[in-house]
Amino acid sequence: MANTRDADTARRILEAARKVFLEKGMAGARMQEIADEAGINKAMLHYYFRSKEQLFRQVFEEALADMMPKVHAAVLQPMRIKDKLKTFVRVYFEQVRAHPVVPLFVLHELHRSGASLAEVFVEQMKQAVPRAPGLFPQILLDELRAAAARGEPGAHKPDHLLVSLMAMCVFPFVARPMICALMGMDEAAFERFLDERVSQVELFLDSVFPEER
Amino acid sequence: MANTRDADTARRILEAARKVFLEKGMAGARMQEIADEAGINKAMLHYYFRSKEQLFRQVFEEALADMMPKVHAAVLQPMRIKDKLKTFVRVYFEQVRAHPVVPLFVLHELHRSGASLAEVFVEQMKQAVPRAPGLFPQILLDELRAAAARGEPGAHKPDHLLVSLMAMCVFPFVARPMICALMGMDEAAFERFLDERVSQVELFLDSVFPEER
DNA sequence: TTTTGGTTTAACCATATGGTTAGGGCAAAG
DNA sequence: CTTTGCCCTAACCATATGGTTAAACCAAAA
Repeated sequence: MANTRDADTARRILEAARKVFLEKGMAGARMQEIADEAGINKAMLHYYFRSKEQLFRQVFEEALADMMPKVHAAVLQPMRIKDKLKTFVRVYFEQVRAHPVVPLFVLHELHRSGASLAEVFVEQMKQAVPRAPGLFPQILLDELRAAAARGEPGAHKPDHLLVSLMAMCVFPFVARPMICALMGMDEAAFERFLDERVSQVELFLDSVFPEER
Repeated sequence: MANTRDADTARRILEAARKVFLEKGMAGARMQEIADEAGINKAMLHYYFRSKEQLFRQVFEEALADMMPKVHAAVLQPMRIKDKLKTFVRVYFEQVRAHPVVPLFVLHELHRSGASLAEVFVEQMKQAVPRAPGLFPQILLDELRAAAARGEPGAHKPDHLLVSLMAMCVFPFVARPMICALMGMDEAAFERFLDERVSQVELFLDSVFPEER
C-alpha cells in the first residue's frame, strides 16, 4: 500500500512549505524552493495540494494549531484571575518561544489578506480546544471584567491589560532584529533577555494586582 | 527648467512606492502597480531609481525618517525619568498612530533581510537627531540604569521596561487585525481603544514608579 | 505474469515580472 | 528657428513563476 509513502510525502511537503512560508511569507515564497527543500519534484506540490494558496492555508492553519491549544487549555483551569494571567503569560510565552517566527508570520499575512484569513484565524482558534466556552481572550476578558467589578485591577481596563500582556510576550519575537540592533544585543544577550522575560512580565502583574492584605 | 517636473515626478513615484511597499512589502509589491499608482510609465521607476531594490531602500529609509525624529527629540528633553518615559510613550504612540502600517512593514522587512537592512535601520536612527549622544533606546537605558542604582523602578530591569513600553505602544498597530478578530472589535471600537491607550500605558508607568512620599 | 491504480518525474506552457532600449516630446538655450 | 538635453513612453527582452500534462515507475492485486 502506498498510503504510508503518500502520507509521508505530504508531510515532507508541509514541513518544507512551513519552513519556507514562515521565513519568507506567502508573497516571498517560491514553489520551487519548497519542492527543493522537500527533495521532490515541483509537480508533487500541486498533486498533493492543488495550489500555492491551498498549501499556504494548510501551513497557516497548522502554525496556529501548533501554538494555541496549550494556551487555550491554560486559561480554562480554575484559578484566581491574577494567577490565571500569570499562567497565561508563562504558557503563551513558552509557546511563542518554541515557535518564534510564527507571530510575525501570522500578523503579516493577516495584515496582507484583510479579513479573508482572519476568518481562518478565528476558526482555528475555536478548534484549539473543542468545546470551550469561547476564545481565550473572551474568557480572560470576562473574568477580568468580573474582577473589575470588584475594583481589582485598579484603573486598568480589561482589554488594555490583556493587549499589554500579549504585547509583552509576543513583541520580543516580532521585533527581535530591531531590539537587538537598537539595544546592542547579540544573540546570546537576547537569549538571556528572553530567559528573564516571563518573570519581568509577572512583575507587571504584581503591580497591577497588588497583594491584598 | 524641468527641475520642478523632475522633483515632482520623483516625489510622485516615492509616494506611490510607499503606499504599495508599506501595504504589500518588498516581495509582494509589483513595479507595475507602483507605476500605475503614480500614473506614469513603468520605465520611469527605473529612470529615477535604478531598481526595485533601490526604490525600496528609499521608501524604507523615509518611513523611518518620518517617524523617529520627534521620538528622538522627545527623549532629549531634561526631565525626571518617569516623566521622560511618559513623554516617550505619548510621542512614540502618536507617531505610530500617524503612520500605523510602518511598524509591521519595518519589522517584516527587517526579519526577511537578516542584518543587511538592520544597518540601514541603525544608520537612519542615528541621523534622526544629528548630534544626539546616541540612539534613543541607549539614552533611555542609561537613565534607567542610573535610576535603578537609586532603586527606583523596583525589580523592573531597564531593558525589559523599555521593551515593554515599546511593545505596549506598537503592538496594537502591528496586531490590529488579530486584536479585532480575537476581541470582537470593529473599526470604531478599535479607534476608541487607541484613544485610551496612552493613558493606560501611563498607568503602567505609575505602578512601576510609585509616587515617592 | 499481467494488470491496475496511485505516485513521481521531466518537459512543457502561459503569464507575470523586473528591467532595457530606441525614439518622441518639449522647454530652454543659442 | 534650431539645437540641446532632459523627461517620458511604447515596445520589447530574458527570466522567473505557478501550474499542467503525458508518460514512466512501482507496489499490490488478480
